Amino acid sequence: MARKQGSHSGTTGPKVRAAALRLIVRHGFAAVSMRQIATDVGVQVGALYNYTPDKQSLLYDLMHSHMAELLTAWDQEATAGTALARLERFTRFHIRFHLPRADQVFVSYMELRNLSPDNFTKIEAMRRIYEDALDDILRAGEAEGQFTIADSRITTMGLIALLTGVSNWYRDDGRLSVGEIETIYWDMVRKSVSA
Amino acid sequence: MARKQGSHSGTTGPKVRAAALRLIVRHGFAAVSMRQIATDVGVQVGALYNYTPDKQSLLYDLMHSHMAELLTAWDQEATAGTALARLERFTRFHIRFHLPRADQVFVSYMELRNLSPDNFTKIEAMRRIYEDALDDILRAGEAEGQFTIADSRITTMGLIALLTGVSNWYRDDGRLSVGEIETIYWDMVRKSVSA
DNA sequence: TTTTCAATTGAACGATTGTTCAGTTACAAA
DNA sequence: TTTGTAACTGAACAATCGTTCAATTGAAAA
Repeated sequence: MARKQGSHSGTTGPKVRAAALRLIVRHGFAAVSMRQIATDVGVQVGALYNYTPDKQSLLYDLMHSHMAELLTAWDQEATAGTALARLERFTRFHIRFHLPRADQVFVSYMELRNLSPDNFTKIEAMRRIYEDALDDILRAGEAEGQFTIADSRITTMGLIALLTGVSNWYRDDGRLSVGEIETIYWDMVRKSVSA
Repeated sequence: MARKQGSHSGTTGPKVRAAALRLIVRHGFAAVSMRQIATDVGVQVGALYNYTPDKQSLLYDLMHSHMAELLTAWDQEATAGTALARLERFTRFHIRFHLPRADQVFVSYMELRNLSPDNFTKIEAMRRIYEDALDDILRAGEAEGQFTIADSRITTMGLIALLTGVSNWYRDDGRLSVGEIETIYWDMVRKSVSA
């Protein structure tokens, strides 16, 4: 019996990606089998190959769509204003974007080693674009005389590590709202680059 | 032909751990087979089981010895002085300890999911002890009126993420010395908690 | 109603997995 | 020199891996 009620490519495709994401977060890419994903979706293994040419592409798709969403969302934030205003916008944007996407963030950072060399290069380039956006803001702040920064590249990497670390401890049912967390981190970021 | 020249438990044991660490960093725990490790060491698979009861224990040993070394090393740092002095000591210690141990740090953060529940609990408890050391310093600084901190627990997690992030980009042949990196990060840390 | 075909099944492929163990080797003790 | 034994080999085990594909199904098109 193939083609059960309500099983179309339009719904199975997203289900495969969702199941893969969830399982990879829990067990790691290499530890998750195609059969586990299929069971989670409710189909047989072979059916997965209607939605991905192979396991590697499944991982790449997850990471690529996450990075693409990130860059698109950031593009839609206004870039005008003082460096201080731009830095606050970046900080709040980063937290607001990443907090509801804990699984994607986790996979995008933890599974880089499991990308094929080609795929790794592509994802790394996208990450670099995002880092450069912050780097630009930091150097603008230095030029304005508002920031004191020893090394803008290192500060960029440091701030991104600081901000992305939120995903390590944030829980939906925690005691703080996203807005409160944004403000706490913005306070740290602002002071850390202050003149 | 068993027992080749120079092959004693005293030298093969460390070799197994070193090979496992290196391979796990590169490919991930689940993606590394016992046969790969054996080949890297220069023995057959079966010989590995003279040095570990199973694959899981091998991972746990790597992570446990890293955390044990970390806690021992931190214990030997003096804890006296003002909160500011203690925070500087923590910052520089963290960077100095972690930079030469990039592989251990990587595994200790990336492979937590692959620990059995029991082993995870043990490692997590050790990590918590280290986090609490920083938390204590931050709360002492608040009590002294030297630090302004919105939430000491969140600041603790943030600073550790900031500091540990060094391992993401540091290269031995980079343009900065460990001392210079320490100072740059200490600058950020100090300002981020300043009153 | 009949036809069409994307979606899915079920079975199979060779390769590889972690682990065990009887047998072999070479060093150290006697 | 003989003996004991820790270290290691080589082969085997059942289980599972990613991937392929002919056959089957059922909803949509004609």
